[in-house]
Amino acid sequence: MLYLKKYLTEGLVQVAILLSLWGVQVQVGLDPDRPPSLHELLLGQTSALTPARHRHLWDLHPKSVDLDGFFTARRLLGWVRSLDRLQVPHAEVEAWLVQREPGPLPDQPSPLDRPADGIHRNVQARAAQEEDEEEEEEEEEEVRSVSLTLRLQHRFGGPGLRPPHPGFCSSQTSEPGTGTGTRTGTGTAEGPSVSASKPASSVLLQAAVSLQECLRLLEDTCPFPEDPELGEAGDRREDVQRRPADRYAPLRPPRPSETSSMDLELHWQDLLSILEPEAGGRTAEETDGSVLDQMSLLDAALEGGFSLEMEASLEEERYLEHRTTREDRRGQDQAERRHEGNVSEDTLLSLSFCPSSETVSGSLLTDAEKEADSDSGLSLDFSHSPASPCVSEASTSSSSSSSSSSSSTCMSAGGSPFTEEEEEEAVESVAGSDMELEMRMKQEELEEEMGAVGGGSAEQLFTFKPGNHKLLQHLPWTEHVGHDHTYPQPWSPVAKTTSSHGRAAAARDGASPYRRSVSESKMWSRDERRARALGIPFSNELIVNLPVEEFNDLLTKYRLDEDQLNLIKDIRRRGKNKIAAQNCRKRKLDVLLGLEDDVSGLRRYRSRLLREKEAALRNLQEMKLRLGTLHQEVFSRLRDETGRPLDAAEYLLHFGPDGAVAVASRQNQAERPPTGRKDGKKPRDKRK
DNA sequence: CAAAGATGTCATCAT
DNA sequence: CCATGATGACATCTT
Repeated sequence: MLYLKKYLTEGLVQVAILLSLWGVQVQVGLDPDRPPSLHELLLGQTSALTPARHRHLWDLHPKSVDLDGFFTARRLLGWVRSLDRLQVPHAEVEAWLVQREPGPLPDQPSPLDRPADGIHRNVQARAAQEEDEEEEEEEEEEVRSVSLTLRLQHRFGGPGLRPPHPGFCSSQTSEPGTGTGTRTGTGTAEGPSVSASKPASSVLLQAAVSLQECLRLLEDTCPFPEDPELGEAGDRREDVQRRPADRYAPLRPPRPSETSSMDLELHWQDLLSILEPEAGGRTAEETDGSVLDQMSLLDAALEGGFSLEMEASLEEERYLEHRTTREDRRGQDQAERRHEGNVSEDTLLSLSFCPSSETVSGSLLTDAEKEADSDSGLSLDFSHSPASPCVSEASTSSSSSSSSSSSSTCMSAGGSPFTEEEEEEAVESVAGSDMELEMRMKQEELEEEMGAVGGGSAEQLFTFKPGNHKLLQHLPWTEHVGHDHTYPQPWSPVAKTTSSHGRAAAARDGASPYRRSVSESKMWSRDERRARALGIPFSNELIVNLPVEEFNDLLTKYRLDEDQLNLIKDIRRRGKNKIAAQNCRKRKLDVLLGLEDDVSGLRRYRSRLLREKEAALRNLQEMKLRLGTLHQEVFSRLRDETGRPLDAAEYLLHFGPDGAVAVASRQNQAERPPTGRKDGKKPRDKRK
C-alpha cells in the first residue's frame, strides 16, 4: 500500500505540474471539499502552484513572511502589474471587482480578505477534477461573450439580481449553435430573474423591454429547466453533476462592476443613439435585431480588450464606408448623367432611393449609416433641389405617370406650356411671315434629307411623330434641360413631341398666364431672333444638339454666308454652354449638399468621440483609484525583516521586465534613476 | 419696385 | 488647332 501510495502521489504531483505548465489551474488545498471561490475560478493561476512557485515556496524563509501573505501579496502584485496595462481582461477585472464589492458577496470574502487561504493550499493534484478544470478553462472563454448579457441584466435586473456566487461558474461548453446560442442560453437562464425583477425607474425602460422580449423569445425557442436555486446554490459539485443533463448555456451570476456598467452605459448610449431616430418607424423585431446586433458587436468589442478603441474604429469605419458609398453613388450618378441616354430620370431617382430603401433591414451598420449621414436625405434633397426641377417634377408625378411621361413632362413644363396648335398659332402670330413657313418647309426638307442620309440620331431628331418623344428623351441633352426660358422653340421637335405632356404639366402647374400675356416676341430667345433675322434654315435646337459630324454635314449642305456661320457657331457654343452651366450648377449644389452632409456626419462623429473620451477618462480615473487601493492593500501586507509593515509612502514597487517584483525605498529611488537596480534599503526582494 | 433666386452668357482654362 | 466641358463672373429674367 505504501508503495502504491507513493506512486500515486508522485503521479498526481506530476499531473499537477503538467497541468500547471499547460496553463490549467490546479486547485490545491487542504480541504478538497471546499468549493473554490469565484476568484479562484476566474483568476485561475493566481491560486495555482506552478513548479517555479513551489521552489519559491520551499525557499521561503519561515520567518520572513507567512505563506498566505506571500501568496496574497504576489496575487496583488500581479494585479498591480496588470492594472498598469489597460488590457486587463474584462472577466478578470470584473471578477476582482465582484470580489471587492462587499455587497453582492456577503459570504465570499475578497481575495484580500482571505489571508489564510493560500497557506493551506498544498500541492495536491486533483486528477479526478481534470475534466472539470478543462471545462472551467473553456468556460472562462465563454465568460467574455456572456458578460455583456450579464451586465445587461445587471443593469436592468435591479434589486432582483442574485448575488454572484462561485457556484454559478458551472461550465457548459457544449452549447449548440453560435453566439446567438450563447446569448440564448444565458438569456434563458437569466430569464426568470429578469422578469421577476423589473427595473424600478429605468430610463432605458423601453430598451429593457425590448431586451426582455428578446430574451423571452429566446427562451421560447430553447426551453430551459427552471432552477430558482441557481442563483445562490453555491454548490459547485452539484452544478457539475447537473451539467451533463443540462445541455444549455452555463448559468452564471451577474457580475456587477463599475467598469462593466460604465462600459455598458457607453455602449448603451450608442445603441440608443442609433435606435432613437428610427424607433418610431421600426418594428419590435427590427429593434430587437438591432439590439442583438449591437450586443454581438459589444461582445466582439469586449473580446477585443479595450472596447472604446473598437468602438471608435468602428464608427470611423462606418463613416468612411458611408463616404465611400456616397462618393460611389455620386460618381455613378455623374457617370449616368454623362453617358447614357438609356436611363430615365425616374430610373435615376430609383437608383438614388435604392440604398435607403434596401437598408431598412435592421443591420447595425446600415442603421448607423442611415442615422449617421441620412444618405437618402442627400438623394431626396438632391432630387428636390431647385437646381433639378426636372427630377423633382418626375418625383412628384412618378406615382401617376410612367417614366417616359414624367421625363417628357419636365421637358415640356420648362420648354413650352403651349399645345401644338397654340405653338403654331404663336409662331404664326409672331413671325406671321412667309419666311417662317419657308423655314419650316426647309426644316421638313432637311428632315427628309437627313432621314435619307441615314443618320440615326438625326432621324430621331427630325421625326415629328408623337410617339418618338421616347427616343428624344433619351438623348443626352434632354436630360439636363429642365428650364428653357430662352429656347422655347415652338416648332422644335422636342417641343412638339412633348407638347401634350407640356399641356398637362402646364395645367398642373397653373400654366402661368404670364407667358401668354407677355409679348410673343419674348418667346424667342435672342439667338432665335438673330437666327431668324439672318435666315438660318434650321432650329437652334438642331444647331446645338447635333453631333459635330452631322453638324458639319449640315453646314456643308447649305450655302451660308459668314454672318450666318458665325451666328450658328455662336448659337451652338452658347447652347452647349448653357447645358454645361446647368450641369455645373447641378453639380455644385450636389457638392454643397454633400458637404453639409459631411459636416453633420462629422459633428456626430465628433460628439461620439467626445463621449467615448469622457468614458475613457472615467475609466482611467477609476483604474487609478483601484490601483491606489490595491497599492495600499499590498503594502498593508508587506513586512520588512523585523516584521514591521512597510510604509507605502516610503517604498515603491518595482516591476522588472522579467516579471520580477521588488520593493525599493523612495529615497533611493529618488537618488538614482528608475532604471537603476534597486538596492540600499531593500527589506525584501521577492521574485517570482 | 426691390430683392432674391434662377437662368443665360461670356471668358477662360483644361482635356 | 478645334471641339467641348467646366466654371467663375456677370447679365438677364422670373417670382
